[in-house]
This record gives sequence, structure tokens and C-alpha cells, in this order.
Amino acid sequence: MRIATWNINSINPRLPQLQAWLARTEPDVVCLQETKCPDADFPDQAMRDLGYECAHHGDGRWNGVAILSRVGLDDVRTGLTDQPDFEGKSEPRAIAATCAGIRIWSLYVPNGREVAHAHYQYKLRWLDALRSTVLQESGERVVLLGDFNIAPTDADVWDRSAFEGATHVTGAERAKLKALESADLVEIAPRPLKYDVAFTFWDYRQLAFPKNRGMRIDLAFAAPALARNVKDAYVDREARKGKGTSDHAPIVIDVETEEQP
DNA sequence: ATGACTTATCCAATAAGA
Repeated sequence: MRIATWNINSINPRLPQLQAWLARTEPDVVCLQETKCPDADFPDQAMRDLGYECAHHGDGRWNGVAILSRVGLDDVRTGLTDQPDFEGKSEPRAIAATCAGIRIWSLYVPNGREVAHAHYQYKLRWLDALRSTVLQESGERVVLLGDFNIAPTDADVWDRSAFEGATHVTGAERAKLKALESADLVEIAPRPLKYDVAFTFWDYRQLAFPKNRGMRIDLAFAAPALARNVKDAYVDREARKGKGTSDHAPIVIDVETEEQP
């Protein structure tokens, strides 16, 4: 089974790129983040035309997460247990579904903005709620995929000195990732197609992509039994090339499963 | 080559991304 995750940075203007990528990559399940549209504007029909059922959780201009599947899409749930609000509102940043017997989460962790900002505390609380929710569901066949907005180590940013005092690299954020590992999840480490580190994000500005000034902030965690059966995982940086692309690249994971396919 | 931000929204200036 081929599972992928991609922060698409607005699904509707990205539809041609997404369709072409689906056709050439042929994933069975795709987690999307930052769809940036209400449910009514999600391109269900275009996805169905390519053989994918869709579950989307979005409310407008910001955020928005989805799961596409061509191997079944059951027991959809949106949001986390005791998910914290931001400025009094619950944001669409988490959706889960069971696809071919695997519990799959598509996640868009809050950015945090600045360490002194309320958004940063919101990010840390949100990650606590994520861990609790996964522990509650307590499945042996769970995978968390998405934009975690955290670089797990200093090697996961293009220049550590450029991130002094910034979010995405703090000990507190990284401790939340470690806490996921203590909830019996292991990270799936994708290989890069080029260079040493499998960056997943490059800013649109200042030639960041051609200069490879990237960050590895899109991540995948799986239950150990599933992680052991991962046959390959890579970041598809080819999808970041050219005009009209997302500023994130997809992660593609091939896992051998007992069930079909 | 990979090319100097991009998006949705009270349509145009703004907030947000990381």
C-alpha cells in the first residue's frame, strides 16, 4: 500500500498539479493539508474521477485537511479529543479515517508564529491533545502524517543559525515529538531524492528551492508493527519544481500490509 | 536548471505562512 502526505497550500489553484501527481505516483491514500477551502469548494468530483473517495474538514480561508483513498474510507472523524481553540475557535487541522485496515491521520499542526506569541502555546497544547487522542484510539495499525511545523533536529533546517529564537526548532516543540514516540509511535524516515536531508518545505522567496534552503517539517509516525513493514519512503522534491506548485513537497511511503492491496 | 512569494478575501490591501 502506498500512502502519501502533502501540504498542498490551497487545493483549488493546485488542482492541475495534484491531478498530474496522483496519476504518476498512484498512491492508495493521500493526506492533504492547507486545502484552504470550505467543504463546499472541495473538488470531490475531480478526485472521484481519479478513483479517490474524499473526506475533507475545512471551513474557509485557512487550514483545512483531507484524506483521499482508493482503498476504502471508513470511520471518518474530524478534530482531536479536547482539541484547544485559538481565539475562541476550533480550527480544522485534524481528520482521521480507516483505509484498508489502517487508521490514518492527516494533520496540520499550528505554526506557532513566534515563541512569545499565543499561537506558540496553542501549538504546544494542540500537540498534547494529539498525543492524548492517539493514545485513546490505541490502535496497533495507526499512522500520523502531515505538516508538523517542527524540525526534529538541527540538521533538519538548512542553516541552524538562521533559526535562532524562532519557532519550529525549540526544545519544547521537539519534546512534543518525543512524547509521540513515548506513545508507541516511531518516525518513518524518508530518503531524499537529492542532497543529504529530505527537506519538505522551501520558502517561495529568495530562491530558497534552487539554493536548497529548506526545512524538514512534514513528518510521518507509525505504530511499530507498521513501521517495520515500510519498504520505502521518500520526499518527492520533483513536485516542488516549476511554477504553480505548493511550497511543500509530498512524502511517499510504501508499506507492506496483510490486507489488500 | 530550480529563477527572485503566494493565497483567499467584503477586489484590494491584508493576514498568514515558516
